[in-house]
Amino acid sequence: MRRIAPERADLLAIVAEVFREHGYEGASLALIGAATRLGKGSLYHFFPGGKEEMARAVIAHIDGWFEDNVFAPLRDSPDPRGGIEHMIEATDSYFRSGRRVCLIGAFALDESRDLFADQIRSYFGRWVVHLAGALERSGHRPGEASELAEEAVAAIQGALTLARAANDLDVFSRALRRLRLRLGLPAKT
Amino acid sequence: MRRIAPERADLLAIVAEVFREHGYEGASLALIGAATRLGKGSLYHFFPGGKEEMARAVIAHIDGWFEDNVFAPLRDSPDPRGGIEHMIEATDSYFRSGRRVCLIGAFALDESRDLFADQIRSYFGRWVVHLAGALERSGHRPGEASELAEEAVAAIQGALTLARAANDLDVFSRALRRLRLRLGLPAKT
DNA sequence: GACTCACTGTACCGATTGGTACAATGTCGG
DNA sequence: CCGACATTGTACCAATCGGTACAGTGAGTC
Repeated sequence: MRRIAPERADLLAIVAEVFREHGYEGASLALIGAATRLGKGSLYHFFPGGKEEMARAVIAHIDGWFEDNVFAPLRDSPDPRGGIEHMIEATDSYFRSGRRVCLIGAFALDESRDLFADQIRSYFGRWVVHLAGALERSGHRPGEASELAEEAVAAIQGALTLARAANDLDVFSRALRRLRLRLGLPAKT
Repeated sequence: MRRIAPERADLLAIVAEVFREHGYEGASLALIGAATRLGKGSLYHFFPGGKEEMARAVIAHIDGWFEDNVFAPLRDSPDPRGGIEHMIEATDSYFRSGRRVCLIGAFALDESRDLFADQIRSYFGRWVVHLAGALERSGHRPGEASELAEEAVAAIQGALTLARAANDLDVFSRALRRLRLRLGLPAKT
C-alpha cells in the first residue's frame, strides 16, 4: 500500500502550518491528519513519539531554516550590513509579510513552552546573539549591539502579534521599515 | 448550599490566569473549575454561554482594566508625558515585570482570534490610538506619533514573548527602559 | 414559617482526544 | 519469484472534552 511518501520536509511544513494556526493544544491529530492526508497509522509511523515528537520535529525544522537563511548569513557574511539586510528580507519572506505567525513565539506563550523550553530558548537566543554579532562588526559597541539585537527580535515578534490582532499586514511591513532604519540600513531595498 | 460567592472581578481574574497559562483551547473546564474551586454547575450559572462567554468576559475585564489604568490616563492626563509615564508603570505592574503574558496577544496568535476578533482589534487599536494622541500632544508630528505608538505597543508584546522564551525577566525590564527613552521620558522613575 | 431564588454538586451525554495494535498492501533488493 | 520492510487503513481503547439536566440547599424576604 506504499503511496507517494511526501518528502519529510514537505510533511513537516504542512504539520507546522497546523500548529501555527491552532497552537499545540488546538492542533488535534484529526486536523493534522486532514491537512497531511495521512492516517494515524502513517503519522505514528513517521513520528512514533506522537504529537510531541511532531512538534519537536517541526520546531527543529523551522530552526534549521533560520539557521541556514538567517543566522548563518548574520554570522558568516563578510559584510555585516549585508547579513542584516539578508535577515530582514528572509524574515519578511518567511512570515509572508505578516500573514504568518511565529510558531515558536506562539509556543513560548502558553504552557507548551515547558515542553519545548530548550528549543525555544535556543532559537531566540541564537537569533539575538548572531544579530548582535553582526551589529558589533558593523560598528556598534558590544553592549549597545546586544540591546539593539534584542530590541529588533522583539520588534519582529511584537509586529507579528499586532499585525494579526489588527488583521492588517501593513503593521508588519511598517515595522520592518522602521527596523531597517534602526539597524542602520538604507531605507529601500 | 450557598457559599461565599467570590466577587465577579476576583472570579474573572482567576479564570484569566488559566487562559493566560494554557491558551483558549488548553484551558479546559476541569482546569478552570480546579482553579476557581467552582463546579460546572456554578460555572455555567455564572457563564451560561460556557467557555466562550468566560473568555469574552475575561477579555472585557482586562480591557476595562487597561481602559481605566492605561488608556484613560493617556487620553485625559493634562500632561501627556505624565500619561505616558503612567502607561509604562501600569504596564510593568500589570505584566508583573514580564512574569505574566498578554492574554489578548496570545489569543491573537492562534485560531481563537477569529472568535474574539473584534475585542482583540479594539483593545490593541485603542492602545495605539491613545498613545499616539499623547505623543502628538507632547510634540510629535501626527504621522510620526502613530508610527511611534505602534512601535511601542509592538515592542511590549515582543518583549513579553522574548522574556518568556528566554525565561529571563530582565528582557522585559530592558525593553521598558528602552521604551522610556524612545518615548522621550526621563530614564529613571 | 412559607416562598423565592441564587447557587451548587452530581450524574450524565455524545463527541473527540491522543494513542495502540495489527493485518493488509505494496515496493524493492536479491 | 521471494522475502523483507516501509507504509497504510481500520478498529479499538480509556480518558477527557464541552455541555446539559436537575434535584437539592440554603440565605433572605414577607
